[in-house]
Amino acid sequence: MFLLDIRYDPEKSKITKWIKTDKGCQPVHEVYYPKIYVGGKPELLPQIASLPGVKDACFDEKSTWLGRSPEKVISAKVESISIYDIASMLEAKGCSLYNIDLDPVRQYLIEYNLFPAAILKGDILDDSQYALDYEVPELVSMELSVIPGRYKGIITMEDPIGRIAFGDCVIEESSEAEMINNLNVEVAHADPDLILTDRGDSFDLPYLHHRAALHDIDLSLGREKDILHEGGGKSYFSYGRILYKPKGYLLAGRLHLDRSSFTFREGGLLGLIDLSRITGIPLQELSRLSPGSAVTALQVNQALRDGVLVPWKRNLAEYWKTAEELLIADRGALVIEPKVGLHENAFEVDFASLFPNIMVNHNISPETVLCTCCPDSQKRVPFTHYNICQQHIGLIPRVLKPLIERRMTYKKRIMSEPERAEEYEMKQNVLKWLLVTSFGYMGFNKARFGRIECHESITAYGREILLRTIELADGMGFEILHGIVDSLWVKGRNPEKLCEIVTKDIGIPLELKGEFRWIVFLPNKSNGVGALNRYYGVMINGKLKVRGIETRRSDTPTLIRNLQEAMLGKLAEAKNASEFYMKIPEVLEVLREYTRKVLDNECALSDLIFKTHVSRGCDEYRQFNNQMAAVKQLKVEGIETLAGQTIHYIITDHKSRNYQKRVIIPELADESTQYDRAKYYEYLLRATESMLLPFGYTEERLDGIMRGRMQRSLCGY
DNA sequence: ATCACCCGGGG
DNA sequence: GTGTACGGGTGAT
Repeated sequence: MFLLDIRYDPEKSKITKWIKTDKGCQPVHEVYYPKIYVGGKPELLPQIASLPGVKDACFDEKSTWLGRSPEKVISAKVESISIYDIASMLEAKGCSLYNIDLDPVRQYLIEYNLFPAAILKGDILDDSQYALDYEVPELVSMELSVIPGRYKGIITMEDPIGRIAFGDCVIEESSEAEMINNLNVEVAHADPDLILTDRGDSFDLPYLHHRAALHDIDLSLGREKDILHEGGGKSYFSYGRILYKPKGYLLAGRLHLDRSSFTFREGGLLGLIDLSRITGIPLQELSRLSPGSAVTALQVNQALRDGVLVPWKRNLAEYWKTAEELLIADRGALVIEPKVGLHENAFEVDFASLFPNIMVNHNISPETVLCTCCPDSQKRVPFTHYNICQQHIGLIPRVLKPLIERRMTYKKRIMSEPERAEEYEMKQNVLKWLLVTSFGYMGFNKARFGRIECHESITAYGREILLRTIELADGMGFEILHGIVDSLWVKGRNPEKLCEIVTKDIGIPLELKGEFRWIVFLPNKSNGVGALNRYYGVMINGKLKVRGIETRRSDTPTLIRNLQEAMLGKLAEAKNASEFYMKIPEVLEVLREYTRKVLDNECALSDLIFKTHVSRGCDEYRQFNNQMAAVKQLKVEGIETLAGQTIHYIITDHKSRNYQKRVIIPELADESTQYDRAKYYEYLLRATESMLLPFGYTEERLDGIMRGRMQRSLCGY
């Protein structure tokens, strides 16, 4: 028996476990009241016990913060629906509140020692949560996609369905109502455990629901009526950028997974199941969360198991610092300015999971950095000299250590069990993302167990480690070409020896990441100094590594990407520096051919599309630019764009101040659409300059060369 | 010159 | 149910 999914209905305070057996998948219902904790006012126990919505209240002994001894608190079982009312009321009375905004499903799982995707024997767990080898039963999975019946113009929810593809069957009836009814029948008949979509949350499922509602049909994609949450998607701030998250369409008793979601893409189904088991987050929710949320879940789980309560609305102030201390502490990771230009026989060496390893090796956690129990600790953070606890191992290291080990084991198995390499690759890859985000979360002011001083301490150790590595490399006669955070590019002999020596010295594995036949570090276009993350090179296995230039950017039109890739393809044939220089005329020939195509109107409009995320709504733009013109055009077509959504446009007249003339939405373009040839030509030159600037080819010079080669056709541009 | 706006990670 | 900080590019004002 397999715990496929577990859901909670806050209205009825009801847990539903979906258990898959040989005979099918059945729900098991159970009433469950989550527990909240109230600190600071023990005399309120009788009053709390009699509150409406409170099912039971008693005294308990719990730690109210990491590293603190247990103290007397009130524990209350409450109806989920009234948690926030009760909490607000008690907060107003001066109580401290804990475990308020925890997911009831995860509380339940921890309380009953269960986890998603667990194997059960009757009511008893027959599995182990952190096991590396575990059984996953055969799951029936089917693809679903809904294709609207319109092929021109902008598609909206108001367009009727054209056809529905479900597994191998294509539903293409005369009437839309029939198609939807037919889908219901097919789903019930096939009875899959998983329904996979491509962006189903943003389009297929909301569209299907909308169309079904128009015909008064109950769409039943789940094994029971779906719980659909009200409201649309949300814009949120992440990675310094506004993103749009559509509302999730979760099914009951069946898993709707969007294969284009981040976690699914990175880990596939098996990676997702692995992560779901260890985090306790059910698969459907997990597939829609960022790795940061998974990290938080692991931390919260560990805290709860340790008897530590999770404060509500936590707001730990930063300790007071002098201006000078701030200056020292705020310095981020170490950076060595790259040596601009072409280099032969260069090596890239990287530390594996540098920051997580620092946290584990140096016991960095909110309760251990600047702990009050060891003010005279021998263990001091470099540069800032913060004291680190010598008595207890912090929450963060205790969460990360097993995670690092789990990933290492999977990485080893890729080699030792090649027949299952793909599976282990996915599993280790998902864990990699947890490790990567575990650092950033430290500096996030809303992270539950984050603390800015931890963030500073980690970067301080990082600087020290990279400096030490440079010192060792220098001592071994290596020339340092470039260094950033956890990577170093060096020139010299025997990089394996360097890795070995540094790994031994630092205690964190330094790995040889790439051996380059040649590599070009690019300058900052505005001041000519080495740009930190703009380079391209060819490794000895013939593979290209490219960073920072147009082809790596998601908003770049296919035309420009094709141009750079064609030019890189020519350069990749060069085995060394002198061959590289000999390839430059061929690169210019590529540019010439693209120039001719652009100017002769031969480009397909689909190759000219810019894709960009808008950071604000239509009326909030302060500048008249391409995005604004595109958003305005969409609005005229009746389509509202929310911050974080993606828009597409083709430049038709870049100098125009008229939003209808400046760009065009691809769906509105037709045979008569004329793209802005001069502007796209300029982009061709610029993308070439991006690659060849160290060799003296500026945009102007390239323009001159092109004009020399094609006198007539360039007239007027 | 300064401000506004967008992108970036790995295999 | 959400990493920051910042470097880099381009374009508007």
